[in-house]
Amino acid sequence: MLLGELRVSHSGNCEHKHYDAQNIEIKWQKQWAESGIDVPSNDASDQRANYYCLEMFPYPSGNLHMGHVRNYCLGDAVARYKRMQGFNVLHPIGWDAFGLPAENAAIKHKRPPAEWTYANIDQMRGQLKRLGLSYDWSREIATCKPEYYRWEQWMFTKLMEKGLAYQKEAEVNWCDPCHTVLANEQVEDGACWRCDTPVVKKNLKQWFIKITDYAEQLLDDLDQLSGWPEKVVGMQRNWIGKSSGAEVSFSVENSDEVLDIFTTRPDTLMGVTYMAVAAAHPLAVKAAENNTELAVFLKECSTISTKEADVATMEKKGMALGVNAIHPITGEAVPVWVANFVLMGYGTGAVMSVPAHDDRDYDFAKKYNLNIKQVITNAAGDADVSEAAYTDAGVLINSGEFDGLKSGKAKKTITHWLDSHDKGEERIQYRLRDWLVSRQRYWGTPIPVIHCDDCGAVAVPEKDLPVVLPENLQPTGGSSPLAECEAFLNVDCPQCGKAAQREADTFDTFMESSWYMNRYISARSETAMVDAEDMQRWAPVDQYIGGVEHAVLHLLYARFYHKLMRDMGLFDGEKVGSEPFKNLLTQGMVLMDGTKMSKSKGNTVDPSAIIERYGCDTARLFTLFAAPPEKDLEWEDSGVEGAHRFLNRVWRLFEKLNADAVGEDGEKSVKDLRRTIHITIEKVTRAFEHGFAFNVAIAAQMELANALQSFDIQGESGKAAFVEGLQALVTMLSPFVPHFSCECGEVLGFEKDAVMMSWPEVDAAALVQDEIALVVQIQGKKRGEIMVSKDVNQDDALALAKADSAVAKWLEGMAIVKVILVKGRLLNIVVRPA
RNA sequence: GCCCGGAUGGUGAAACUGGUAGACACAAGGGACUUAAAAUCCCUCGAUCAUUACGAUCGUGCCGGUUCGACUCCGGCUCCGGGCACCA
Repeated sequence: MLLGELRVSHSGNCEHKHYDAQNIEIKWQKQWAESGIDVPSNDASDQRANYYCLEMFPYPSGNLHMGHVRNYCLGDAVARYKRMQGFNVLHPIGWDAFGLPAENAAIKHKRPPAEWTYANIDQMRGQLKRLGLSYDWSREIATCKPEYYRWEQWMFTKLMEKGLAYQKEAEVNWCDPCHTVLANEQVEDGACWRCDTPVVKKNLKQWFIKITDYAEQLLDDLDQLSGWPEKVVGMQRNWIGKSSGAEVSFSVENSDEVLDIFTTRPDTLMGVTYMAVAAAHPLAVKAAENNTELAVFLKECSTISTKEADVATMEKKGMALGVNAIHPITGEAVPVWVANFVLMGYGTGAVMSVPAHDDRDYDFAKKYNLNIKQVITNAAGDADVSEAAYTDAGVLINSGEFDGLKSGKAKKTITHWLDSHDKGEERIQYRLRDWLVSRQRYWGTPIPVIHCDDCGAVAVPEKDLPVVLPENLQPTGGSSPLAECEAFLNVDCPQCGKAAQREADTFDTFMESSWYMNRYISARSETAMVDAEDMQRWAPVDQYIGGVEHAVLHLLYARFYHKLMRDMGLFDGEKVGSEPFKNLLTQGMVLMDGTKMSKSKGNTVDPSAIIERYGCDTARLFTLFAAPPEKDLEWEDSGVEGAHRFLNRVWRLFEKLNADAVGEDGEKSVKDLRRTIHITIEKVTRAFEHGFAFNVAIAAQMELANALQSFDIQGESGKAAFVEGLQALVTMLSPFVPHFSCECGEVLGFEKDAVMMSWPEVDAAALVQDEIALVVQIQGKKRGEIMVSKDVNQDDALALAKADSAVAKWLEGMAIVKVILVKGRLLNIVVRPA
């Protein structure tokens, strides 16, 4: 062993019961920054496999909070482990720097949001560095910089060319306090996701991106995401909300108009007894023109739907329009009603009502005394609709030529009938709507469009990009200062040269965060959004880590954007793949007293205070040890103390090196210790490979530390085994507590910094034991333990078990029925009274 | 209503493909060292019964099943958390 070279410089001050976290950490952070060990090689000749580890980038809100700390410590542990495993690791960081809080702060402090943002970035960068996170800072990006958002603008103009970005007047969600529109995804329970104010419906001209064109792909490709939590995949599937059915055209009696509806149950078409349309439906609006009672009702509907938070419990109300629709098959006239539960924004804003087979239609029909016609029955033919709707699939009755068909078959047959008579067709309907990307805000990426009276909305030509956001404007609340900034707004039309106006809206900040993972790969490119070769080398992200709160919003948009970039030819989709994140880890929240830490509740812990008191290694160790990564973590001061105690205990293990290697070799104990060492390597490695169970990995290392502590060093071989154990421990601790490990590694005379060492390998020979303790069970209950050779056969084991007094007394008066030997584990004896 | 999770000591949790339930920690209690404290070290720590030892019985939300053997698999529930929802 390398005992000869071992310089135990540590020994001189062994009265130091505590290690000096502050000095050690600063020392190593300086050293790492100088040696550039966190910068991956971008050299094609590098033989190592590449690995891209990414954590969700922070919004520069001012200070790091514990949620950040947890997120970044998890990512750092992964990145460091992979490096030690021999991967060439890309681990970048940056700032999601546009957004509303900067504007709010600007109003409060009467300084432009840029100042606040850049100051916060500086502050938080310092905090991240103090945590000793192994980022490649040379790739740092801030989304509010023109060199970043110019590519987003470029992309948007390309999407306009392709018809994937468009402007339209639409009923949108408006938040008054935030003074802007919101995407559907940003409305939670009818309220703004940021300020929790109920949103108002407004008709406004806005920019959209056609995410619905990608609905099917976004859904299909979910199957590729086996490395994602099922929960997140399910949430996305739910959000996209695919339903298959048919679109059916009803004609309107005494009119040229057509009433189109979507249904998932064309098999119940023959049971239609009335129609229901939304209050905003053209047919309803027209009918109300000379019906004041109806007009009043429509108005009531439009106000209620936005005010009422709990829409689901709202009373179902309706009113007849006095108009009839003609059934496409029977030609019968059925009344058209307006109903407050029909949504204008989904499907066609109209539904066919089959009260016999739909709960909601049933209630409505009962309330307003409308006909109920049963057209489906069960296998036994006795389904009853006198008390409630029969909503299951079944067999058709009262359906003329379709009688006797089963629901599944009937759906196809009826849809086909409609199609061939030009009265309908098969149809897939998604819940997902197009992504509303314009915001009436200042602190965001300017939308690269110029409005010309003659040419309309013209995309800013590539040569004129970026459209730079003036950073010196002062928001005062109310509308965006950009909308009043003449110097920004007044330009010539790029097409005709006439005086024109720039678009004053900016992009939703989710635009920036939708492609940053790919930008890191070519972070400094001035010639392209991403470099195709670099993309091939690094994308997709191997491991993405962040909060589950982004399960729909950010993760859906990023998946979408990746596909857009692929289809734009920015990289080879065959080689890079269609999904941006291969594996996803959604970490739990950091709680205090059972609730999420938040300033308003006053239950926060300042990371800087913890670092100052214990050092960042302790903070890192605690956040990783206290709970499995995906679970919520309850902050416990005593737990932090415990983590710190552990590090000091390891520190003190070095005192044992000072003892001279005297006495006889203890062959048995050396073998046992070496076995423990290699079992630990096995356990820790498995924990890393198996869902990043860092809590388990650390527990195993604590066990090893305990074994080393109680190990009685005897003889040269004893000392060698002890040193081997220390080396393994220090090496394996380094992804968690890198500074501490490096310092310990130096004491141990490592040839490299501990964080650059190779991950230890299991010595299979050390695991082998000649004698094992075999558990003896009677009827599956543990009754004793016997020492046997590792290869013991069943007969010998049974003989030894019978000879064991603890076991023997359970065998008295019993006949052995069956014996099961599980090699290396146990012997189970099945008996019955003799 | 639909879709996902989850339920193990006082607490956070562990248990790889069914094989010694509670590793590792926190808290608590006791002890050693100390003039004292801090720090450190040692012991106890699922429940019940028993005891001079040895021990025994029960125990992973509830009920049932499969198995030599179930925290783990199957069927049926209960409760808790998360997501979606007058979605046609």
